[in-house]
Amino acid sequence: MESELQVFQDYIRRRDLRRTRERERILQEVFEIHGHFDVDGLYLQLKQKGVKVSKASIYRALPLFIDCGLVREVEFSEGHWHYEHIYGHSHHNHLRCLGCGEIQEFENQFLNCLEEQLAREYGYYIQNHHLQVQGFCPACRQAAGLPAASNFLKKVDNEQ
Amino acid sequence: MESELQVFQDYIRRRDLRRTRERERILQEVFEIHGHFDVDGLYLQLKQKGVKVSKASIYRALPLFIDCGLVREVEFSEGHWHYEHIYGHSHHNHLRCLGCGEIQEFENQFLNCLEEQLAREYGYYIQNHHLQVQGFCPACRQAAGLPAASNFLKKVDNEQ
DNA sequence: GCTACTATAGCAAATGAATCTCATTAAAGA
DNA sequence: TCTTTAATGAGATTCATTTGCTATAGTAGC
Ligand SMILES: [Mn+2]
Ligand SMILES: [Mn+2]
Ligand SMILES: [Zn+2]
Ligand SMILES: [Zn+2]
Repeated sequence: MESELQVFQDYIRRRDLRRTRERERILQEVFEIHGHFDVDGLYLQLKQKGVKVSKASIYRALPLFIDCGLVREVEFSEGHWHYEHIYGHSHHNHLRCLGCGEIQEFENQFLNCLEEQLAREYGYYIQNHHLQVQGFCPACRQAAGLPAASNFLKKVDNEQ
Repeated sequence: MESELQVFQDYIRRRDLRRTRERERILQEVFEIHGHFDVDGLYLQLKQKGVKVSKASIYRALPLFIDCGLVREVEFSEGHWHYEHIYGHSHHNHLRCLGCGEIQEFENQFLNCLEEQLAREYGYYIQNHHLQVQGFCPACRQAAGLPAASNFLKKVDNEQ
């Protein structure tokens, strides 16, 4: 498989943009981050390593990475966007703990069924989806005295 | 069923806050809006009706409405949040057209299966989920020459 | 109703993520 | 090397949202 750098360079050529040290250094840093990141974190991480890039360059580079499919916006929280690199990763969604903030990544075949059904039912061409599930992880769940079930199941039980 | 006003007043009492004309007028306006809205739209709509409320009050009221389950954040786009009232509506997700911006609301039982599976697999207590599906509506799809299928199906077809 | 207490509204000022400006730098192609 | 022009960096700007301040209004007790 092509490296993310090659993907980016192909994109740069295709779009008639210029290869620059800054963009490629930012890209490298993005792919060294495991998990999610935000602009400020990325900036500080580069700074700590002695890399001199301005925030403006980061803000300008991210849309390019997103456009060529290397990075995606994950969520808007704490008043700003969070991102993750996605090249070489299978598509996944996020299960977030409302207690400790832990993020569990998961894949699920039900979403393919759902996409098919939406395409059939509404005549849409489905491009992608963005799903975030919220709940409490085993530790936080027990600390809060909640059962090991979904809110949905609990409701169904109550109705019986 | 209780009215949204009653739900809010109960909440106000529970939290030891004070009933005010402004909050209740904003709430009324929110429930007169069919579809999604943003702070600016809500503010202008009130202004046009001659209702004098400041934006600060709207910004301070919305978190209360959200906290008592009457309103939810729908999406962050165009640099700011969009909301919708949810009390008395069944839970739904959004299918958004990337061409014209049309939003189709849908419910789907696959998501219940998914929640159950996540609860079982990861031991989480699932509270809720937020799903947005993006694609092209029939009109925009045809204008763009796209097939009536999901990106996923297209990929599967290519691999065969 | 009157009073005391204090949460809230309104306004203006502050905040901060994201974008823009513009002088300077440096790719890329000849 | 030289020319052209896209990209960078630093600071200014924008604009949604938050916050501080003070007058006002909701509420409980009389
Ligand atoms: Mn992830
Ligand atoms: Mn909706
Ligand atoms: Zn947790
Ligand atoms: Zn459309």
